[in-house]
Amino acid sequence: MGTVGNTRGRRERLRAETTAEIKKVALGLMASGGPDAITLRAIAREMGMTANAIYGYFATRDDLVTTLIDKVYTSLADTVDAAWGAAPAQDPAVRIQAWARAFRNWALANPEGFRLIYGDPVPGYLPPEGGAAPDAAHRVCTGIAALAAAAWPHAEVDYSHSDFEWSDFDPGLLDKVRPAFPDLPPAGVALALRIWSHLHGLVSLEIYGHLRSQTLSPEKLFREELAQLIRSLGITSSS
Amino acid sequence: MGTVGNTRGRRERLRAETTAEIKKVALGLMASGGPDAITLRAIAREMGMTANAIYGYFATRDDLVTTLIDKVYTSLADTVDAAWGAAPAQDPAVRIQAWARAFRNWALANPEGFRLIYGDPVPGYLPPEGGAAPDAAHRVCTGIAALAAAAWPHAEVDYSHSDFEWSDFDPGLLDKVRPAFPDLPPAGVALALRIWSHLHGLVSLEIYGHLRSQTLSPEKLFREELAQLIRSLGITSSS
DNA sequence: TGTACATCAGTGAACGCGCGTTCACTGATGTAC
DNA sequence: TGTACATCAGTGAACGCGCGTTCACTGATGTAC
Repeated sequence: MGTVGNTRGRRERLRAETTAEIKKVALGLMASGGPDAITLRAIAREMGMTANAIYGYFATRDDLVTTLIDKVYTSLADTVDAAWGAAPAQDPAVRIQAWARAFRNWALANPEGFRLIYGDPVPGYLPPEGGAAPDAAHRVCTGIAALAAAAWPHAEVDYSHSDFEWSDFDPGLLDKVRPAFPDLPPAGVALALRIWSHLHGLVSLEIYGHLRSQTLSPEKLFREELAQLIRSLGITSSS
Repeated sequence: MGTVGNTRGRRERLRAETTAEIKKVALGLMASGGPDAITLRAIAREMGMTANAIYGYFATRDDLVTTLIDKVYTSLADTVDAAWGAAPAQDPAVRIQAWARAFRNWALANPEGFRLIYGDPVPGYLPPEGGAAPDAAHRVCTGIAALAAAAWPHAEVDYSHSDFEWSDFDPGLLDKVRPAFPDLPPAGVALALRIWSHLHGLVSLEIYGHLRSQTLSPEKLFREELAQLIRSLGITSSS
């Protein structure tokens, strides 16, 4: 069984390598040509194969795109979760900064991925029937809630006049957030969405190039914006 | 000459109407099918013509797209400029709120336009050689600078520790902003970009549907975010 | 170790589609005398 | 008012292209005895 396992393993390894290369090439194509550059024929061309060879790895083009989206979401979730976990739990300001910087750095390193999950959809792409967002998308979502939960005890005073109620939010979102953060009131969930919109907005402008035509140092802008955000939460950074 | 003018005018009017309908249909197609739905053939199909009839009105597909982008930018600039002009000049908080609400309402009423100018480009579209953004884009840009200029006298204290310099910004941007708002220091321009990123981020999330899966009342979120933004500028709203 | 067989990654030709664009044209509308 | 001519919006067929996908196939790699 040893050699059998080895040889079979070799085939499987080759297969896995080719699968990985298809994904890599697809993301590379998207990086240079936008979402509509993800075509089976272009991928095959790049890899020196025929287009239909890809059908040995993915049943259909949409299958490939679905896999790409999942892969990209997972990469993002892993990155921000790791940054969050590595920051000291007792200092919410540092933790939030770490999360935000990880988010921006990931987006800058993977602009094509950012566009794939947050921008216009790939032309003609229909998500699978199940319809549910990938698990990793929920992880990102929970991560944002964690930001708000960390900030909330420090920010509560400023936001006490908020008139948000549970009914203002998507039940599916609350099903995930409330059990994980039982102390977070409706205004806290709203805070999470607002933190998210700050970070997403700034990064999105930068990725789509609308910022680069105006400032030469988006890094500095992000730093000050982040400091201002944390200040407005009522918590002070110790870094 | 009277009747001659009339008949000639009739032809011109028909021509203008058809031109307008082409643009309208193109934006409608984009609204339902995304940027890649803007095809000459689809427009012609919708209008009951042949595709090449459109060549009587636009030299090329990219010409049409360029015209659309310009039209959309102008519509946005007109809307926000009007809202700004209609608000009392002596109350910066109200003015900024008016501008921001006008921006969001315009985006909600013209989501396809928003995507056209701020999202992924139309597949295969190459902007004209001149390369310059449409004039109306500069108007929007100047409008944002006006927001910051209105807020700046009230906010200066909070931002005095900013370390932005003129060299941090695009010279082309400064050529427009500095003459118009000579009292605005570098940190004020940075403030403009930050206000812009707040508003753009929130509206962008909403338009692209990433918000609707989380909150059922984006309107309320926008209202509170706006109040918080104005509060953080150090100016109080009298509305 | 050697041979017959199974697996399976990739080929190459073909399909039907929608696209932008070109071309020679038709036929109704308006113009000049 | 009537007729000959000019204008010009729109037609219909055709082009070459890249796309996703299907099909019958080939040939190298690995397996069983």
